[in-house]
Amino acid sequence: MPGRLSIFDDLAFKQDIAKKFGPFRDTVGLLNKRYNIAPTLNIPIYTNAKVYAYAHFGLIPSWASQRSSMQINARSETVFEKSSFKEAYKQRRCLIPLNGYFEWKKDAVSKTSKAHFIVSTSGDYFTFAGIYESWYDNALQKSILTCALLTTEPNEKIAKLHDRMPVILESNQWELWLNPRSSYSELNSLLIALPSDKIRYFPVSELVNSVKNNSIECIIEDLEVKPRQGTLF
DNA sequence: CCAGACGTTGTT
DNA sequence: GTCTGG
DNA sequence: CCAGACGTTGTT
DNA sequence: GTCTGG
Repeated sequence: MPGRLSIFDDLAFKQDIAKKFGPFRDTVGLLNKRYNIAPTLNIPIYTNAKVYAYAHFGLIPSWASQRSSMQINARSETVFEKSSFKEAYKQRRCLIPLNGYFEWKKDAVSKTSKAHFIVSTSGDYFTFAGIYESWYDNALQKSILTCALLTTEPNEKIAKLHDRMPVILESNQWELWLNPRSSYSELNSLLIALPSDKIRYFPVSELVNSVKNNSIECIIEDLEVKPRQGTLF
């Protein structure tokens, strides 16, 4: 379950968007770099209305009264038919630029979870397929954007880590994904795993476990091998 | 008809 | 808001 | 996703 | 063990 994200450089994405779709409204501006993004925090999204804006990570249906009814992931196999997602899927699709995301793999022996950072093999950013909603926040007395990312069956490489993975789009698929006239069958053809050779992952520090940590240490490869007890001499 | 749910993942 | 279950 | 809380009453 | 918050 992609439940922890990272974005610290969106310049290439913004250039690519402008090149492909022309001018857009940018309410993000200078990106707030975040190496460790948990649900409920804001992530930038580019919407089918040509707006680049922050959205609450965790989609809250417009009719929901509580923030806690948010969903961070939507299964691509059923997103078109679920009451919480179907309207957003039909009318409000977006791109979510990210530099990477995290998965935790549980060790059967130690029973502890180890974090891994997943990035593009090319060193480029990822673009996740997302859906978004507007939700009235009573505390703030205003509407906010909320979003969720779509998941699918993992490719061979990610399957070693997890049994789901986010839908990651390539730039030649963006237009079809955002176009309001795209048919369900056209959209469906996009909701598949990115090939294994375009993605890689490595273990990272346990610092990322706590949402309070947001330093670059969260995404640096952790090569430290834990010494086994009783092996000193 | 009204009431109540509406979701995913991992783990058991 | 919209669907499902009773 | 993981970490951290998990409760009540009366008083300030 | 399970829920909530970030």
